[in-house]
Amino acid sequence: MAAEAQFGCGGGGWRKGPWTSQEDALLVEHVRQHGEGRWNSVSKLTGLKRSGKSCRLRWVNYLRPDLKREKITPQEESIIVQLHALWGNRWSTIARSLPGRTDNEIKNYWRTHFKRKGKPSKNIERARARFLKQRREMQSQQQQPPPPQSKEVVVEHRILAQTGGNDNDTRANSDTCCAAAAAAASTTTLPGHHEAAEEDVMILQDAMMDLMLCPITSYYHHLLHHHGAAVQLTDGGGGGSCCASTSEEYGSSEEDGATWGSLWNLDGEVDVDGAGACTLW
DNA sequence: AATGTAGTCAACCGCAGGCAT
DNA sequence: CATGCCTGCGGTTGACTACAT
Repeated sequence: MAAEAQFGCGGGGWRKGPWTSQEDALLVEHVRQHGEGRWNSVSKLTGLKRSGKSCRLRWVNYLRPDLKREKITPQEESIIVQLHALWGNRWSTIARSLPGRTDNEIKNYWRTHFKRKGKPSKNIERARARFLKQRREMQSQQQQPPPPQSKEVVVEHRILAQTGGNDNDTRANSDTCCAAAAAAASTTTLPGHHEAAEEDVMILQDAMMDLMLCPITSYYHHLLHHHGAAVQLTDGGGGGSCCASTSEEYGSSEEDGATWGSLWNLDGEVDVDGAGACTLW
């Protein structure tokens, strides 16, 4: 079947479907000459039978020279998970924290790796295994006399200690505590802050006081505030808790709640009852 | 080897916000 | 102020590929 027949022009006369290398070349040349933007003029100037939207999408998601072509690394995955807990489905916002990654890429990654219904995927199992391993390492280090350790580990230990990083701690509010645990217990590598400075230790100690009341938002707020990062943390709205403790605010659904449960209730101990209580390791 | 299923990714669609007129 | 256009965003779809049965 000819591509033109399958992906022929739409109602507006625009071609749809996969881009050809010729079309790519035309678009790249156009951007080289005129820069990004004014996408609707691309078809007039280049003869491309593509809508402005289609051109923009093709450029942003595929042709941009600064795009990373390799797979998303565990470090990036970690950032995605944490930022999603913070910002919800604001893919473009998350993408800005991951140079070379597009919102579409991150969205797809999230959907395929963390948003599956039913049984967890292999990827999610791998993520769990990785996290479990990380946790065990941290716990074993915690039990040993304090060896020279990285600042990041110090940070993690403090977080774990103060967020109830033991096997018997129970907290109310499943979403909040799970998300906070996710953010706090995993290696903290915020975009642009890949190494926890000594300052961060102090900041985090400070933040942990708030964390008991408002885990994830205060934690990130302190880190980001002290580093001058531009971030908006939405207040839960007059109703009391400053945390986006409900799934709505995180842009997540019940489904997401299940995802978080499966992701972070690594011992299978989350017991979300009507009151929303959950048990963390 | 054939078939079914799951995973991945590129692309489209509809909507909303910003801006110029 | 109202309107229309442009751009960007998030959700969804569909084709292709890899893997399992």
